Amino acid sequence: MPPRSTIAKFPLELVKTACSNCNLRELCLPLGLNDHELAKLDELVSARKRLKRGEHLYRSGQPFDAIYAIRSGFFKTDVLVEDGRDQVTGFQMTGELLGLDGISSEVHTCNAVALEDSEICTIPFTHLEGLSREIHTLQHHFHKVMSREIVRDHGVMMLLGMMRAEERLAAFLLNLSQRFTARGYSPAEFNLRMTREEIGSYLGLKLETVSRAFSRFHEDGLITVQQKHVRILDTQGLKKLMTHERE
Amino acid sequence: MPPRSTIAKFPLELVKTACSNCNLRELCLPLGLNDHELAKLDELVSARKRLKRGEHLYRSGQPFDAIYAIRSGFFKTDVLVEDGRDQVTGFQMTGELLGLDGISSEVHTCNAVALEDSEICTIPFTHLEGLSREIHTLQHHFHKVMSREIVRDHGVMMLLGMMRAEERLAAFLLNLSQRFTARGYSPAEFNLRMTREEIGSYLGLKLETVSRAFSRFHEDGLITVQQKHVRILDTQGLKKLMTHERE
DNA sequence: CGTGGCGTTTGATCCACGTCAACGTGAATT
DNA sequence: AATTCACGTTGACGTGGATCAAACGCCACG
Repeated sequence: MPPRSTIAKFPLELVKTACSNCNLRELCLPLGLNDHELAKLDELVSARKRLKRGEHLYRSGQPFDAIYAIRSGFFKTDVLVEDGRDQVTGFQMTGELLGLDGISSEVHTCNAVALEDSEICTIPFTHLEGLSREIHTLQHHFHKVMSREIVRDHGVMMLLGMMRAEERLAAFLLNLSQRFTARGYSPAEFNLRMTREEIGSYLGLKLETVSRAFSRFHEDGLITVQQKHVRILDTQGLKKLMTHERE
Repeated sequence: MPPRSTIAKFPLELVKTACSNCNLRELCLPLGLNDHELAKLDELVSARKRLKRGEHLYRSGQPFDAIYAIRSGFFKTDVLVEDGRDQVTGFQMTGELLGLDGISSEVHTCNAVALEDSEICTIPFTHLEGLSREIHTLQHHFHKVMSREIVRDHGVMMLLGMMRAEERLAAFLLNLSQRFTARGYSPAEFNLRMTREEIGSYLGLKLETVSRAFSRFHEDGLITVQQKHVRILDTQGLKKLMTHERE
C-alpha cells in the first residue's frame, strides 16, 4: 500500500502520476529503466484513475487506445457470450497490466471489473509504442510482459484441459499465494476478492464444486477457510495434490 | 504452395529467404510494410529451415533466441508435465508465428512439432526488436500479432471452460475452416493433420469422445468424415450447435 | 500379398461433476 | 436488534464424458 502521507509532500503535477515515485517499479513496466528513462515514462503515463468495487475499467466492444497498470486493488476480466454464459479469463493484481487483448483489433475483447476499490494508471498505447522505439529496455520489457501473458494463458489451458476439480483449485490457491508473496504479503494467509462463482467460472467449475473442494481441503488439513479468508497450512500437500496422477 | 519454378529464377542469395518475394506477405509479419521496409526485413530473416513430419522445431527448456514464421506446413505446440499428462496448446499453419511464449523467460516453454513436412523462417528476436524500433509499422504489427495470440488463448479458455464436447469440436472445425479459407483453400473440405488424440488433448477431451462427436456430426448430416478427411456440409448447423444453450 | 501396428470406431460401464434444492451465514441497512 | 439479501455450504440425484475393452481399417514393410 502506498503511504498517502509521502504523496502529499509532492507538488500536484508530480502527484498526478509518477512511475519514478511508484513502489511498483519492480513489478510493473518501469522494471530495469534508469532515472532518465523513468522520467520519460512518467510523462506518458497520463492519468491516474480510481474505481470503486464493481465498476468497469473498460467493457468488451469499446475502442482500445490505452493499456492500464494496476496501482492498487484487484480486478477480474471476463467475456460474456450472447447465450448468457460467461467466462472469467483472469484475475489481476497490483503491478499487472490490463488491456493487452485490445491491441490486436483496437477494440477491447473482454470486460475489466474492479473487485475492490482500486487505482490504475492509464498508458496511452501509441505513446507507449513511441517510447518503446526510443528506450530499448522498455521495449524489451513490454514484450516480456505480453509473452508472460501468453504463458499464463497456456497455464490456464492446461488447468482447464487436464486437471480435475481439486487439482484446479489447488493450482489456483498456489498461484494466488505466489503472487501475494511477490508483493510482500503473506504467502499463507489472504482474503479472496472474488466469489465462489467467479472462481468457478475461471476454473471451469460450478460454484458448488468449488465450495466442496474448499471444504475437502479444510477437512484434509491443507487449509482453513472461512468465507473469503483463506490460510494455507500445507503448501507441499497442495502441490502434491495439484500434480497427482490418477494411478 | 510456392511455385518452385519461380524460385529457381532468382540468384541463390535471394532464395535463402525473401519476405519481399513470399506469397505470405499478407498473412505474416511483413503485412503493411513498404518496399524499402520489406528489404530490411529480408535482411533479418536469416535462415529458412525444412522439417520432416514429426520433427521438433524447438523443445521446452531450450534457450529462446528467435521466433519462427511458418512458410509452409503445419505444427502443433504442446506442454508435457512430469506425471505423463500433456496438453496441446495450439495448432499453427502457414503464415503464423511460433515461439512467442519464449520471450518472457528467454526459454521455450512448450514443444513445437511439425505435423507434416514443413518449412519455416527463422527471425532472430533481438534483430526483430531492433528493426521494430526503426519501422513503426513493423512494431505495431508485431504487437498486434502478440495480442492476437492472447485473444486466441482466451477463446480456447472459453472453449475449455464452458463448452461441452460437441460444442468444442464444432468450434474447432469452424476455426480450421476459417483459417484454411484465409489461405485460399476450400472452407468446406480439408485434411486434418492431427490425430484424434491430439484434437482431444487440445479440446480437453479423450480421443474416444472426439471420435464419437465426429460420428454424431456425420449422422446428423453436418459433415462427412473419413479418417482425416473432413467435408463440412452445414456450416450454419455447426455454428448453431457451437453456441447452443442447454435449455 | 500377407502381416503387424497404429489410429480409429463403437459398445458397455463407471464416476466426477453438474443440477436442483434446502438451509446457513455474515455484512449492510434501518 | 431486526430485516434483508447476496453469498456460501451441504445433501441427493442425474448425466456427460472418462474408462475399459474389443474389433476394424489403413498403411508400411518384408
